[in-house]
Amino acid sequence: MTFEIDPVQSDRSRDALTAAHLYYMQDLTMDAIAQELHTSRSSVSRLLSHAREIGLVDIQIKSPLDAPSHLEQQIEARFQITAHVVPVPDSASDVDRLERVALSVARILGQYFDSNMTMGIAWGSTMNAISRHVTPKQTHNSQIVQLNGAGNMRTTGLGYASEILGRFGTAFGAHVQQFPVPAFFDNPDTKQALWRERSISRLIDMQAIMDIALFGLGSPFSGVMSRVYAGGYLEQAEFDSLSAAGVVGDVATVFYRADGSADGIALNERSTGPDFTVLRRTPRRICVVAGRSKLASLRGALAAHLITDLFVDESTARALVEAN
Amino acid sequence: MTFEIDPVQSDRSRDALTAAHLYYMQDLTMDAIAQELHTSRSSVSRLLSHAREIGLVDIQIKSPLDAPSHLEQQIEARFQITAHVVPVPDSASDVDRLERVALSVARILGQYFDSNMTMGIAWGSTMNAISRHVTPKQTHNSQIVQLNGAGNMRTTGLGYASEILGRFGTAFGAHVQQFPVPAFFDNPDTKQALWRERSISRLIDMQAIMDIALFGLGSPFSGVMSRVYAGGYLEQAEFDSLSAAGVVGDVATVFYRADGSADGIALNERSTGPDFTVLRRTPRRICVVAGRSKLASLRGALAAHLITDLFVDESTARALVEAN
DNA sequence: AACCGGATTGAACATACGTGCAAGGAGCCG
DNA sequence: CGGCTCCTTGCACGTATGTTCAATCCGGTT
Repeated sequence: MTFEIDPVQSDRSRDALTAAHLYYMQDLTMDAIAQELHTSRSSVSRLLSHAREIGLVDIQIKSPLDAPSHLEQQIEARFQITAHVVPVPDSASDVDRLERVALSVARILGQYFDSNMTMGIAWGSTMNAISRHVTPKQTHNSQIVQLNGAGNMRTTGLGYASEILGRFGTAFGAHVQQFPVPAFFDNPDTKQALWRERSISRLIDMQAIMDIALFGLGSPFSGVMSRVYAGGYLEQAEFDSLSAAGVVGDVATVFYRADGSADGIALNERSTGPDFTVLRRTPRRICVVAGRSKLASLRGALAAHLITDLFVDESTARALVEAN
Repeated sequence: MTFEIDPVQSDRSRDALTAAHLYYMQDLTMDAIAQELHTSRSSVSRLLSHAREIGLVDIQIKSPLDAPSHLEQQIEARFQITAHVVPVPDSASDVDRLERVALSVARILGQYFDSNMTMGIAWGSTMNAISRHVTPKQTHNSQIVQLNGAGNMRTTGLGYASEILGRFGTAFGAHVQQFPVPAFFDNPDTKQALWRERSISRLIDMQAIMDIALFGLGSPFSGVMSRVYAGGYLEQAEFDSLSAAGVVGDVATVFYRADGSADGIALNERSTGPDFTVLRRTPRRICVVAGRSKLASLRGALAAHLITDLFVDESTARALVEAN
């Protein structure tokens, strides 16, 4: 059985490419394009949508280099990272905020990820939002690796996490490596044992050499509970112990304090997320934050040097640099 | 006297940047953006136009790598160059053809030209058309060099050529080096003498080290006369001598035959355009051709290996590969 | 051949967008 | 201060684009 390119699909995409040329490079109207392609204007509209969807059209916004917003400059100077402040009106709800930051990230991600790369991806509401909008870009020999398990008392989490991962994988034409373990083990020994299994250690090894990590932040003790705390991953007792340990947030279900430290936090021993010492070896660590409720968590993650590239909504960014 | 950035201009561009983000990255409608920026929808429309004009927005069409059009593949295989076939319906007039090819080139040129580069530019109807559409891109320490003089019996040609050059210079923020000589000297000795002048040799030296050359083709003996033949640059006798010598075209007023040879063409001794042996040292030599009347000229230029990157309209491309 | 989804198409409708125009505002000079 | 020009703004209009819907086409099945 040979695999042939679906001629219809190919036809469609070739037309989409032509249409894109005519529309974006030659400024023809859709009407004019319709005539050249011997079809209706509405079909051209659809062709162009298709072209954008499959990533034939790439739209970039280029800051004139000298004009990263004042906020971005401040953040970069203070924390030694690259900052992208997403403009969102102060009146926007947290849901809007997340959606809009996620959309921006989704659009720009292709500029970071390329062929022969490995990208580690977490799960959670932030990652979910991003995944629903990733702009496709064809890559070869690239990998998407799940950063931490998603199973809990109720489900294996495979559906949810794999949906997210899958969307990234499809968009980039990358292999997807699932991580079929719970978010937290009940017993640290189980983790140790499993980590020695070749099927699992293979994955851990991939995490160790990934080029990009992409993650949101958990913020256990602020208004909006992130999925980890609402989804049945943690018992009340565990939650309390985090509180007692002074935890302010987590990255891929690994917890940290306000000063960035993570030592002696018991739950981390049972977490399946990458140890921070490992994570910090990843050259590019992209963190996506939306909403002021994650401010404390963000400060902690910055203190822990978990972030090299930050995407954040405008008002959270402002809060970050204002109150010291 | 200090130069300060015009605060109004800066305001405007900052808003344009924000608007571009909101429009292209977050898919807001102009109405929504107007609200966020506290202005009217029409102003947003204008802001976005402005943003595109000054090159804040960069739209690229990416062939899925595996799908350069059949024509492009054929041309690339046969002539060992990179080909860009611009889709133009067969019914289009030659003027349309030129306009549309030029627009495509103008849009894509920024991908080739960058900071610290030197680009040589010819003049003529093709270059004129391109210049009217170049998409701005900020570069530093870059140079635009005029390839050949534009003076003739009637004018110094400075106005015409410098207008073209100037548009490129402005778009890229590059220094423009004019070439204040006629297209052809009456006497070869004058050329030799002038070439030894430091003011001129400086320019010749720059041509020798340019990174990109951008030019159209002249086609003396086909339907549409290119500017060189219509604009009073050549006497009838000179024209006849070209015909007798078997000339099929020129690049920057340097002539060649169908087989690509240029030896013994008397007029070349008096031409101010770069010698082909010099031109061929330029790493990237972009040729723009629109209209089948230039086919013979194109064949000659290809035979002479003057081209590394070709932009051509579809039907001319088809003709190029068809009739052998 | 008849039948049945599912996908694709163009017409019609609903939005969104670009632009001419008149009104208003900021600078400049008399 | 008035008068002038030049630039910017929002409105209103016409055009361009997105989307719904009914009709049609297509491939597979009975």
